[in-house]
Amino acid sequence: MGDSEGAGRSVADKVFSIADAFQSGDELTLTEVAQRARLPISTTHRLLAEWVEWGGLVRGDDGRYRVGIKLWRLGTRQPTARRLRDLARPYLDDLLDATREHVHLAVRDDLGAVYLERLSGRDAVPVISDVGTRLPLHATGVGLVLLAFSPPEVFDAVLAAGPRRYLPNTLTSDAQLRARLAEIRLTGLDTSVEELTSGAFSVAAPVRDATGTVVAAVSIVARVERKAEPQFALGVRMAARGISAALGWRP
Amino acid sequence: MGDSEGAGRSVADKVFSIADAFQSGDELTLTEVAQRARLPISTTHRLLAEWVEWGGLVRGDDGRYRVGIKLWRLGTRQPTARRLRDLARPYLDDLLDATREHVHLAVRDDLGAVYLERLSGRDAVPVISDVGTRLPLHATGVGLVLLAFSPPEVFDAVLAAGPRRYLPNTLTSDAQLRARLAEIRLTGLDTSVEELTSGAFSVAAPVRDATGTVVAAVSIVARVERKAEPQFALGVRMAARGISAALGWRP
DNA sequence: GGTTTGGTTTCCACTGAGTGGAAACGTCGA
DNA sequence: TCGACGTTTCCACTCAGTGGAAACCAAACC
Repeated sequence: MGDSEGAGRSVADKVFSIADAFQSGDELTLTEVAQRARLPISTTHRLLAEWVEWGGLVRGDDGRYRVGIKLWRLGTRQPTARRLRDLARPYLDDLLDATREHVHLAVRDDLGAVYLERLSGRDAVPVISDVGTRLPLHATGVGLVLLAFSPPEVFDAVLAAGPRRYLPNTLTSDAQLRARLAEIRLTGLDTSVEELTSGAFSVAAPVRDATGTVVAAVSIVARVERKAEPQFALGVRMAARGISAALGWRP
Repeated sequence: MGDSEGAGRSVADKVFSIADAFQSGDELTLTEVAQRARLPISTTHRLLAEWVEWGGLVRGDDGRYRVGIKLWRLGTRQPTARRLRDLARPYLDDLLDATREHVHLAVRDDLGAVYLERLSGRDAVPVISDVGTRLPLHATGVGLVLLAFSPPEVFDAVLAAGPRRYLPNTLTSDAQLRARLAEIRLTGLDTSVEELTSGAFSVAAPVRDATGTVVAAVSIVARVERKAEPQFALGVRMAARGISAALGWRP
C-alpha cells in the first residue's frame, strides 16, 4: 500500500464511516464526506463510487452525494419501527385531532431518544425535533420516560456522559434525575416544562409490549400557556395504553 | 487466501450484498444471509459481525439478524422521501378522510414504483403493497403514471423485462401500454381496474415539482363496486395538484 | 488573458487485510 | 448416544485495497 497510518480500519469500517457521514448532513460533496469519515480523499472517492454503483447513495447533477431510495427502503425493513408506526398511527392521529399540537412516538437508541413518528398541528410551537433525529434522554419527555424504564446501566451512562443543561429547567444532577424517574415509574406519566425548548411543555407516557416491557413512549409537546388544560395528560395516557393494547399488552 | 472462485467481488460489494439480503426477509439467520448474499458462511459471519458492531444490523436473542434503528435513521435522511412525505401528509389525510380506502404516494425507483406512504381506511380492500415495497410499473396505477412521464428508455426497459400478466386485465403488450400511457399524458389521470389485485380499482395522478418534472404519483385503491363514485378522480387530482403546489409548481 | 483556489479524478507500486475451506463447537430432537 | 444442522474459530496464502502524489477541471479573481 501507498503507506499506512490510518490505523488498520477494515474496509467495512470505512464503508460504514461513509454512511455515518450522512447522519449529519443530507447533501455532501466528496471532500465533506472524506472529512467527516476521516478518510483520505482518494479512498473516499473509490468507496463512494461503490456506494453509488450499489444504489445506496446517489450523486446529483450538482456533484453532491445523497442517501438514495434504496437505502430508505432498507430502513423500512426495520421491524420495530415498522410495527410500532403501523399500530400507533390511528392513536396518534386521534391525539393530534384532540390537541392540534406536536404528537411524538419515540424509541430509545443507545443514549438517545429517536422519533419514529411526529405529527404536528398547523400552528404548533416550533421545535427542533424531526423524525429520525436522536435527542437526549434526560431533556425530553419521551427520553425521560424511556430512561425510567431502561436498565440501570443506561442511567449510569447518561450521567457519565454529563447531561447537558439546555435551559434553566433541564435536569442535570443525579438526585434530580433519580427523583423524576421515580415519579415517572410511580405515575406512569411525565410532565416536563421548558426543559429542552423554551415556551414548550410536554406530557409523555410509556408504551408496553406483550411482555410488559416498555418499548416506546408517546408524547405531546405544546406551548406552556396550555399547560393547565386537562386533555393532554388524559390523551397521552390513553394513546399509550391503546398502542400497548395493540401490541398485545394486557395489564 | 484460502482459495478463490467468488469472482473478484470487492469487500464493499460483499457488505452491500448482505444489506440486500434484508430486502427480502426481515429476520434472517446467518445461513440465510449467506445464501441470499451468495457468500461463504465464514465470510458472511465476519461481515455480519462488523455490521452489528457498527449498529446497522442487530442480532436478536434468537440469533437472527435484523435491520437496526441506525439503518432506519439513515434512511430517514433520504431527501426526496423526507420532503415528499412531509408535504404530502395533509393532502393524503384529506384523501383518506374523503374515501376511507387506501391512499398511496409513490416514486419511481429504477423499474419499480416504491410506496413512500400508504394510509388505509379501516375496512379497505386487502392489498399486497406496503411502504418500502417495490411494485411493477406496468401493473399499478402509480406505476403507469410514473412510467407515462419517465424518459422513453424506461419504457423500453420495462418492455424488455417482459411485463408480467398478474390478472386478465394487466396490460402487457407494447401497443396496449403505449395507448394507456398516451391517455395518461393527455388526461393527467389513470384509472386501472383489476390489473394487479382482483376486486380492486385504482385512480392515480402525477405530482410535479417546481420545474414541472413529474416526481411522484398519488393514488387511491378501492373495491370495484365503488368505481362509479365521482369523488375518487376528483380527490386524487386535487391532492396531486395540492402536493405539486406545495413543491413549488405553478401551472 | 494569466493565476489562484477548491474540489475531483486518475495512477500505481507496495503489502497486510481479507479470504474461505476445514475443523471444532453447540444445541437441538430422536 | 448419535446424527443433523447451524455457528464459531483457525490459519496459511495472496491479491484486493491502499493513499500520496500528480494531473485535471472549473470558477473566481486580478
